[in-house]
Amino acid sequence: MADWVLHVDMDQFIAAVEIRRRPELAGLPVIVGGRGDTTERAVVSTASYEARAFGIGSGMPLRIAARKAPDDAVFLPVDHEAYEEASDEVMSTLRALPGVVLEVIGWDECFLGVVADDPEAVARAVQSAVFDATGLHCSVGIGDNKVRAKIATEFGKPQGVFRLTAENWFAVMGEKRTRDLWGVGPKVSARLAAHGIDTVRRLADADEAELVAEFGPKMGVWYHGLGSGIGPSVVDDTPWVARSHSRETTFQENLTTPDAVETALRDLAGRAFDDCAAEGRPVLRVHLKVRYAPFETKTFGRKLAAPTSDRDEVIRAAVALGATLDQEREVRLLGVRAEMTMPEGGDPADRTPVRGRI
DNA sequence: TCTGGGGTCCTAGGACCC
DNA sequence: TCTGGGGTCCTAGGACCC
Repeated sequence: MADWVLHVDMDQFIAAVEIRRRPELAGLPVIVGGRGDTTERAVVSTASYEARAFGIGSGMPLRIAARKAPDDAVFLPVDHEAYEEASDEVMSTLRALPGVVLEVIGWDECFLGVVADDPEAVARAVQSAVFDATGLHCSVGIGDNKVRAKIATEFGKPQGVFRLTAENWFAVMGEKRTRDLWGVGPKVSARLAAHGIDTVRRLADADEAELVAEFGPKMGVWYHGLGSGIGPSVVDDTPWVARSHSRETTFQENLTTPDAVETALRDLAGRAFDDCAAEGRPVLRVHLKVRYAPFETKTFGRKLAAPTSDRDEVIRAAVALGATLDQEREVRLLGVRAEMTMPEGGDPADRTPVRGRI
């Protein structure tokens, strides 16, 4: 018996949930995003496999997707509550499996810690259990740590199972681009390339001191290990505790006056505060994010004199920050983030980070 | 082509203290 | 007159993920 990390990832989750409640959509190119209006400023949340065949994918502006889509394509609005419910169905099904530790990392994916001789058999059992309970398909990556399990899933999609361990890491990943690693985005891969590091194998063989000089003590060491598929293997089922809540909006028409900006800030700050208040936790800091048209983003924030549970005080802080914005420029997006104090005994440093990076 | 909304974590650099 | 070195806290900004 050995310890394994399974990464369970729902196939085209959002599109699948929509098709489940509207079976007549099966087989059609289904694109979910924004309010489902292809003339608005919004992006694609998920496209069904049929839509992906036309080059439509997550994050793509809806207007572009509309241009690529065939005549029978169906555009649908995002329905967060429906996906939240479906996610709960999936997670509670998995949590009920005997002998597993479950760590949720998103609406549609999680890690499972299992002890088994035959992890493929466990993976197949997981897929059957999820499909029987929800009618939804998933892919499963098997690894000897979270990094390898997560990356393995991509090779199993759709509806498959793939195992990636120290044994086959370089055979499978060695010649892949660094961008294919979990946690390496366009910026980091470009910086790596500037050091002559373009493949996973070259990252593994790179001089760690050089990476530390480029990326700092933590990230330099982390990226170097990532080249060899090294990562944490502990699956942690400690309930996730939010550090902050935020509300942001992209305006269909840019805001052009300070009054309009203030009105929007009051609304956003109030709603971000309400999420914190719902958890009964005071607000520590207030951050603003502004995107000036056409696309320059700035973020900044302020620590409050003391943690507060006073809604008006949080709103006042957001408005005061907003007064420092450049009044000459049109505002395309506004966001307010409220950072919360940690609950009793909840020091962030004590928890395994599961979002943003592994 | 024109780019959502909700999050997390890391780093650099300045201020301040001893 | 010219000036250390370490530690901590804070803010701004960057990068990534789902």
